[in-house]
Amino acid sequence: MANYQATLEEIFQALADPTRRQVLERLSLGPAAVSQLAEPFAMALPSFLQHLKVLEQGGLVRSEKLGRVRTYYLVPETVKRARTWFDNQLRVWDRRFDQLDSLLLALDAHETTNPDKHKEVT
Amino acid sequence: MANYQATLEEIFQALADPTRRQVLERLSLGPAAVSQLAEPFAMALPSFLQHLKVLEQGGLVRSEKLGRVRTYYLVPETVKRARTWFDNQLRVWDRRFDQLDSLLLALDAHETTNPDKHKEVT
DNA sequence: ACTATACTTAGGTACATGGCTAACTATCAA
DNA sequence: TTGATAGTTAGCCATGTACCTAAGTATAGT
Repeated sequence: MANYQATLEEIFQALADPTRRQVLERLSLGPAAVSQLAEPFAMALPSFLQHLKVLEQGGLVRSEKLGRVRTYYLVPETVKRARTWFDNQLRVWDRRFDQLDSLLLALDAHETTNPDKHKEVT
Repeated sequence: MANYQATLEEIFQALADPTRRQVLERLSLGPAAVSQLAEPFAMALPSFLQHLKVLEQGGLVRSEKLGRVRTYYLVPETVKRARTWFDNQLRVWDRRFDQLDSLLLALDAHETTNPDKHKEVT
């Protein structure tokens, strides 16, 4: 079951749900069994298991079963991989000499010929 | 339209879609107009606009309209806010003296009384 | 062997999401 | 003022997602 090279797609998809993020938050404290993980949530167990599957498919967690009990634990490498995406975006952004100038430049020739006409900020 | 305090929920929701992540990647290079942003994608413009709305609602981008042209730009503060979530998870994780020990501990007394019986790794 | 525990599987439902076309509005350029 | 350009709005449709209940399997405890 362990997904050792989940796609960014799978990872972000897994992170999109608040229940799953809470599970990750819990697991960052340390491993836990299914029923322990499920306890804070109101939903039925099968619904909850679905979330665990998505997390495991996204490579964010792994699990091991011993007897009746399945224990889940975090895979920090994958969490780091997700964080890297943000680092990259921000790094590229930081490299732009001056973002404000870029914006004004992008807003273009209008500024000079039609100063402030039709301006609408959202 | 600008969402100055988007919830983590809105942010992660916005990040879940590959089209939207690509838009962010483009915008990390600098501002761009709607049609420029839309150009790499096969979808119809109204479908694409929907994505821009989600990004703006998530506070990840903002826009300004001048004449007919609406220009979008990145809001790095929000990207940073998302990254912080990952930092937090990883920081908590790092603080655990020894995650491997935790796992073994979580797997519990069985190990000692029933060594390796029924073991199943997924 | 018998019951409780801890998941697991199967299948079904409601709503959210991401896509579409058609039709409209507001500039800009000639 | 007329046409082209750049978005925008409205409404529809297919699929995916997150939930549910019911029923099954595998261990553990008595």
